[in-house]
Formats: sequence, structure tokens, C-alpha cells
Amino acid sequence: MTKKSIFTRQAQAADGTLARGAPDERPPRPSQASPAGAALSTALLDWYDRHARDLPWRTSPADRKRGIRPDPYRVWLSEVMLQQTTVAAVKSYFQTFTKRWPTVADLAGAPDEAVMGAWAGLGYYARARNLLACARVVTLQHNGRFPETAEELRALPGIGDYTSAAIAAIAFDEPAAVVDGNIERVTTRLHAIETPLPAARKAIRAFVDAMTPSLRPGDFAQAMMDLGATICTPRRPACVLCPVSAGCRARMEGRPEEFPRKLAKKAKPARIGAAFVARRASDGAVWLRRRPSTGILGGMSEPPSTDWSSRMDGGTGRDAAPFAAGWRLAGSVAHGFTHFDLVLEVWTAEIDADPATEGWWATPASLVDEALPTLMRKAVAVAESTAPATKERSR
DNA sequence: CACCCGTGGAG
DNA sequence: TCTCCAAGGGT
Repeated sequence: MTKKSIFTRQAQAADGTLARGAPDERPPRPSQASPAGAALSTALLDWYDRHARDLPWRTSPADRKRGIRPDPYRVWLSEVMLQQTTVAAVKSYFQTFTKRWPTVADLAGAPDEAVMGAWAGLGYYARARNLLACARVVTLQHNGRFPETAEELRALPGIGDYTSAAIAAIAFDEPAAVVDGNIERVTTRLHAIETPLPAARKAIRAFVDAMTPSLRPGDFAQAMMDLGATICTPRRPACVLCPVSAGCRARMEGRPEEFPRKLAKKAKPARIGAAFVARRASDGAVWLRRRPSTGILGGMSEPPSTDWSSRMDGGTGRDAAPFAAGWRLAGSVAHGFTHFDLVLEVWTAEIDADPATEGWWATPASLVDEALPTLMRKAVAVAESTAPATKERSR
């Protein structure tokens, strides 16, 4: 027999209606039971029983076998928080949210500002807006219960292909094909898929669909993700420890790190802007305003700022200030966004009267609860650090 | 499909 | 220092 993965037999036998690229990249036909997939899922689930990560939103494999299901609310919340975000970053936010809002109805009843404030720092703030919208739909239109099928879940705000499948599988035992970044990596390696992302997604989905067991589909999905997170890592995967290495084509060919292949990404442009941190002389409060609900950092608070639409050579300067004051340059903040790099000049001034602009005062004590994204928190800190009057006042 | 949308940690 | 990128979704 040739060097062929035991997990690709089905693929060879398949008709290959999806055929594009190398013949052995042909996925099995969806909905067709796959003996090879069964072999993989069995090995993987056995590994998961012994090595599952212990995470706050999870039910252990042992408890799961006793019929204990995780709370759909907690599964949903964790899945949304984990979108493009590391487990390490999510943990404390998950703890905060579940303690403050133990049920979806509690969350639905929360003020927008409270939720945005609690989400501040986690990034991708559209998630927080959609989270709240989803909580309200579930509470008001579904009697406080999450729909139990991927199809129905998919219709809710902030729940796409991945999240709907993940919730359906993990919380409701639906054998939905869960495909996230981890599973894309694991799958492209198992089958040595040469097609670069995102074009390979269709084939990946078909493979995953064939692998997904009808028994323990949720544990299977989480096992794949754990495998990707701890063994089948982007760099230097620990194939020696991998429970499915025997069936991995990339491993056989000695080049697991070459997958998944990806298209080259575009360079990030540079932008510059300015933030104006006005501080109240009497108590050091900072003047804030709300950003528009759409677009970058949508719905979050900020000190009045210019837009960053284009690079202005030589900086922006105090001419861009939202109101007259004794503005002086406190420094600057460099911040990398997903698709551009920003340098934000930070100007500061001390004032007595309220500015004649939309906004509110945030006292030093209330600043922690403000919906300030990390960028704006940095800007306030820069202004703070160069305000000599602060220490004078506080003594 | 291509683009927009944050942040922090790892190497 | 710098690049990569993590349990993606919306438009």
C-alpha cells in the first residue's frame, strides 16, 4: 500500500464532485458515513477523555457521559468571547460576565453601557453589541431559551457558521460540523491539503462533516480544538504526542508546519490621529464622549478625537481640538489594528467649566467602568502621566 | 468574495 | 522589534 492516510480512503473512493486541485484532496461526500472518520474520532475522543482542558464553560468528558450538559448560556457566551480571541484573554471576562449576569435574561436586562464597559479591552466590539442584541432576542422571543438546532441558532445576531455549529454540538448534541481555525489547521494537515485558505474551506468542511460522530459530537469538536491548541500548533507541532499522527499525511511527509497554506496578506497602511484629554481641575475627571455605534470601536467611549481616515503629514496639532483650551502635547500612542497601524497624538489641558460639546465627566474612580477601548485607555494614561497638577491637587 | 473589525501573547 | 495569529461574523 502506498503512503496513504487511513483517513483518506473514503476520499479516494468518493466520486469527487467537489474535485478541484489534487485528486487526493477530494473530500468524502457529506452525509456519507466514513469508516476512516470513525477511526479518527474514536482515537481523538479517547485522547480527549484523558487530556481535555479544564475550562470554566466546559463540562468534563466524565460528567458529560453521566448526562450532564453544559449551560447553553455559558456555552454561547464563551463561544462569542472566544471568536478570534485566546482562551487566556477570555477567562477573566467570562468570570466577570457570568457572575454579574448569571442568565441570559439578566444580560438582556442590562444597560448597553454596562455591557460595553464590561467588554472593554476584549476587542471586536461588534461582538458585544451583537451579544446584547442576541440576549434580548432569546429572552423576549424565545422565552429565555436558546434554540437547540444549528439552523435556528445561525439566525441570531453574532452567531455565524462556526458558533451555531459549536453551540448545537456542545450544548445540544447535534452532530454539526464545527470548523474553526484550529480544526482548519488539523484537517489541512491530516489530508495535506495544498489549496490555500480561504479557498480550501469547502473541502475542509466536507472532511469535518464526514469525521463528526453522531455520538459525542460536542466532545469531538472540543477535542479537535484542544488538539489544535495544544498539540497540532501552528509552529513546531508536537506530532510525537498526537493521538492521530498515524493517519496524518502532513506528518508522514515530514512537513506538518506547511499547512494550512495561506494567501499572502496585504501590508497594513499607517494612519495618524489625535485625542484630546481634557481634565477637570477640581477633581481630575476626564471628559468623554460616545463613539458612533457603527464602525471601528463602535459604541465605545473616548476622549474627543479626530478621525484617522488618512495620514496627515506632520501630525494633526492642536488646531484639531474640539474646543478651545490650553492644549499641550502629552505624548503619543502607537496601536496596531487589524488592517492599519495608528499613531495617536495625545493632547491634554486642564479646564474648569464644562466644554460646550456632547459628553460627560468620568471621575478617576469611575474610569475603570467606562467603555474605554484599550487604545483610549492608553491615551488617557499618557495624559495622566504628564499632568503635574494631579499630584499637587491630591495632597 | 473582499474587506472591515481589537487585542495581547508567543516566538 | 516584529510578525503572526486566536474557538469569526457582518456586510
